[in-house]
Amino acid sequence: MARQATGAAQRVAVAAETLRDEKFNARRIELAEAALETLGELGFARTSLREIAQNSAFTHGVFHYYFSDKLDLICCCVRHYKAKCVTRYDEVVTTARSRDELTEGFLAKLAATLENEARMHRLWYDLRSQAMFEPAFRKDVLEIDKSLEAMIWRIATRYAELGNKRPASSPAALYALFDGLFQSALLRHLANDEKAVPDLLDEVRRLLPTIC
Amino acid sequence: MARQATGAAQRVAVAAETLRDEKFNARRIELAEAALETLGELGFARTSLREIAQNSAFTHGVFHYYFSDKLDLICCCVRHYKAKCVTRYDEVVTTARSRDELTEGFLAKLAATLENEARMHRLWYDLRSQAMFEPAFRKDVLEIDKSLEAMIWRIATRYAELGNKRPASSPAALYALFDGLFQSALLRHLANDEKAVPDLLDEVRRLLPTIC
DNA sequence: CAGCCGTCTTGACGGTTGTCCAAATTATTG
DNA sequence: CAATAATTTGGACAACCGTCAAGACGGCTG
Repeated sequence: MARQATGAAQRVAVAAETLRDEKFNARRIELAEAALETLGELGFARTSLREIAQNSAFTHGVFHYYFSDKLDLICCCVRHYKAKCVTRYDEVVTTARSRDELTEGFLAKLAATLENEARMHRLWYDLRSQAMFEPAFRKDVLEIDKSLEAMIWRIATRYAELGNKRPASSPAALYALFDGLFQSALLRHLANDEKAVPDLLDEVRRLLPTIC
Repeated sequence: MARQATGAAQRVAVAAETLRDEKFNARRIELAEAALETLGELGFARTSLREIAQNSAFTHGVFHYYFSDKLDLICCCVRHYKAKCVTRYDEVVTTARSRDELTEGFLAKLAATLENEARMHRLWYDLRSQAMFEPAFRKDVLEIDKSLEAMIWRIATRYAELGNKRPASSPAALYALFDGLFQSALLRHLANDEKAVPDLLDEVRRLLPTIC
């Protein structure tokens, strides 16, 4: 409104405020990251704010200072989680110079994240299921799902491109396929099925050429 | 052990015991069915035994008479749920005399169950996610998953048979694909996306011929 | 230094949870 | 019918939950 009349003092004040906001937001992310630790360990149903606090360097009161609500905290967790996983395969996609290179790079990342970040993945599936009950989660979850679909689609189109072809199915179907396979492999892996990872890799290796 | 020496009285006693056991088990299933009602409404995380009891004709004490534990109750729910859903498409599979008939019958059932039994389906996805955290659920969940995979496989092989072909992919990949598509459609449907069901049907209709 | 402000701690609150149990009720047996 | 067992009830219990608020802490400004 009165922006043109803003004096130097006011400009300084505004700058200070945005700095505070940034600091505030950075702290929120710190707390969300700590919360993700416990959420990945226990799952949504069994995780309380006190447990989150105890497994972190913070006290349970801080969480209510930075988040209006438990849902608010978990929504922030979900949003933060998104940024971490959507670019997982991008480096492989941009650097691979052949179909084989892309396949092997993709499979390596796939196996690594399934084994090393299993807790985060199961949390994602947990929260996506929660979104079916809790409307507050839906927007973020649907958004992440779209991002993951796009991520898979980038891999598929690049793979097709390297073979001078075009993907044979829709982005939605392709994502559904990979997501379903990954979800199943994750469950088996968590159940100590040692064939879970190799079976997934075999399946994907066989599938890629038939799809593009 | 001493079965050959069993007298008439003992045989009667044994019969009475098995009768009691059957009655006991029938009651368990009654209770599990009542519990499924509330679980489908609220999800695993938010469902308490008292809530289950309040939404049913039973008191909360009865549940502890028939189940040792909350997990015991929910395991029984999951097992009972299995029987209800695994045969959903079997009639269509056995009666269809052409590919079109099978396709349309399958799609009709798919749309109907997605719209009318959405709460049970979201509960299934919820509990499958829970199995990634709670070892007690894993055995039953993996078993149900296998049954559902077999169910999809029966549809696919019949569809292929009616076209004198053979399914082009593995049972696991096929199940992953349909499960992923269904899960995504369910979430969108619950988020009041009116295109969720038609989009799913379009996708499946397009997919079936390319797979078999 | 005094005062203020953002940050954080701590303890308390009402309500809910799973579990247990003694008593009441119903069914079954002798 | 009496008595014994099976079933059901509903309240008590400790533990835990999310939320809140009063106050402590520490840095910054005037």
